[in-house]
Amino acid sequence: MQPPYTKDDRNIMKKAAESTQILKNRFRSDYCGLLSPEREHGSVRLAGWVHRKRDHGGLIFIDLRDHTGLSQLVIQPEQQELFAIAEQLHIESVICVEGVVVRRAPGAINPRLASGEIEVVLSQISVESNAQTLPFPVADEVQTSEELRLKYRFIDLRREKIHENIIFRSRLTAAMRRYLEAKDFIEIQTPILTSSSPEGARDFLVPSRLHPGKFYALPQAPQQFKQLLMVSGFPRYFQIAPCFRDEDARADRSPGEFYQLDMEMAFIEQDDLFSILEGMIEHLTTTMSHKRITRFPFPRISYKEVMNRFGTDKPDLRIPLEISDVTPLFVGSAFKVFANSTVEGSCVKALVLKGRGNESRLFYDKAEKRAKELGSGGLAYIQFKEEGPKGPVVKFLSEADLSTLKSHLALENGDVVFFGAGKWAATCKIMGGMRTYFGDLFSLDKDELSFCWIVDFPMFEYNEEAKKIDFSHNPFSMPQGEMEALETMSPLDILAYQYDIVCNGIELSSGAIRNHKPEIMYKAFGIAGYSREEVDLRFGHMIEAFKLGAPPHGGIAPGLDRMVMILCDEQNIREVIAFPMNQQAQDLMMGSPSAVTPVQLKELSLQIDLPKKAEPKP
RNA sequence: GGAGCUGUAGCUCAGUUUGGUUAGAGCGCCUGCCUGUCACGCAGGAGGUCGCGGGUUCGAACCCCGUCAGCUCCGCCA
Repeated sequence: MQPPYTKDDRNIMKKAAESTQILKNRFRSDYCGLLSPEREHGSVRLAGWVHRKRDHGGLIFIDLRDHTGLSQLVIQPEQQELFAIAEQLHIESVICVEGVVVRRAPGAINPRLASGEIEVVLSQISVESNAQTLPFPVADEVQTSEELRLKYRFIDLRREKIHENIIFRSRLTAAMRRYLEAKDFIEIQTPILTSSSPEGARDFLVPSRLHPGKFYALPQAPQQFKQLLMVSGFPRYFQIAPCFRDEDARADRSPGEFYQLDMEMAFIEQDDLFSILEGMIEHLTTTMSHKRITRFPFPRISYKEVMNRFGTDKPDLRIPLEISDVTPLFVGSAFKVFANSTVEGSCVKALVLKGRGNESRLFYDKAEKRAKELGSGGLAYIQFKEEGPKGPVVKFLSEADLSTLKSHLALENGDVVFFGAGKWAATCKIMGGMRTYFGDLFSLDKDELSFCWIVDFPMFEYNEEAKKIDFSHNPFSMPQGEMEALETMSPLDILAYQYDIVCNGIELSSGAIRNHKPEIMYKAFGIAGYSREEVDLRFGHMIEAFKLGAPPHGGIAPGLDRMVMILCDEQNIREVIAFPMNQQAQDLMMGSPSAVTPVQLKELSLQIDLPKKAEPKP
């Protein structure tokens, strides 16, 4: 078993290097970060970048950096030629050197350096690349603007933290492959140029030269291919799959493209999938990190319950707060705003903060501002103080209301309770947003991984705009209760074998047990308003496949970038991607997207029709 | 599509609240000195369209309007 990866000792580069046999050639015989007193008196060749230089006039020290770490080089003035070269060296130049490893004098040992007990006295130096002044420093890891970092990504990637992140990502994917192959998973590549799918996110389109006017689409996920592989008789499939969705970026969402650990298995049920994935995550966590999984097996929470208790389908379970339903307490209340939310489809929710009843007015005002940003009209709250309840809505509540509330929520003096009222889904969402907002009041353990499964998603939902019933997730998910449920239950009550896996407030993946029975599929699409003919037209190839011998199957596709993010303690997904795009989906280094030549357009039978710019205001 | 924050030297930032002399600091860069540093030290120097455009004013980094860029959030992401 590999030793646990800890961020504190920052030695992942060293470990990565140790697992590789060094290629000894004219450039190097050793790695900088791995040199130790064992090599004393040894003649070595090193190659790397000038990390720092300390020129004492009569003596020059160079910290040489390669991907394993640093070695201190010493150039003595007797070596006149060497000395002249070293004097002129710029930071971040690439040099190859020869020298002898010597033990440092006891007072000169640097305990902060892995190779700090030794140094290399140079006998030769050759400058492979003399670097000009860099746009930002590599050695001093000071915050630099995102724009510069992205424009000069190749320099940013020299910096220790992000360099380690990229190496960690490589090791993680390698560990995934080893684990899954040992579990009889087969890695299969699926097409990148495929066809546009009618559901889901916006597609990226690629014009076809051979078929003017027609387009390929980049896959949003290999969803249909992996299901077809099950029909082909491969028992377990996986792929580290690029996925393309033309949607706007977030801190945990790379614009345009991202990677999933895409998996699918035949002849399994939901519980089988859960235990397989839990096994893999447990293995990866214990072998690749020093983080702890809070509960194992992962807790399972139904969609309805998670919305009621946490106000989101991706809760951070480390936050010690839960939302309470207080709807029944306000039936017939004199406070009309709350009383009016006690009808079917609406609710009154409460969120208690213990011991925060005596904060400054600013505390509550800022909370209300956040609630309004989340779409709430306001944020009612009651501070329970020694001298009695206080807050903007107290005057609307009777003594009886207040005392029922106090006992129902086990409130004590010094506490504060926040309220949300209105339509169920919107109220849950706002209160969930407030729960996350107040989560900042607690110091959450970054080394705790609080995984959970969200299960029992509804199969259908009511689309208010279109005034019709829609699939709430993947139309290919199997309804719980199969055909009987579709035929006998009210559509909005039908649940699906559809699940999400969530960790610390980040959705890692959705997955489902698929619907492999054509008749159930026609019926499900029928409820969503699609005729048999329309289904055949849009998903004919899938239905056809399922008519020709399809096993029960299901899968999941955890987001790779997000997994790396969590394990590397990064708040932004760009920190775990070698060459990310900016928020506007541009690559500032490559300059993409970019214009193409008229010749290229003509070959593709395309014409550009730019939108007219809005007239500038006078 | 909408909201917020940010933009001053190569880099990180102060200065903007209350408009007023030649816009500062640290790091980096250049020159000189320095034989045990490890964020080496010391002395000197260069380096600025205060994101851009317009306005108010005797006078704008500072106030107003517009605009551009980066980030964060909402919408969006089956």
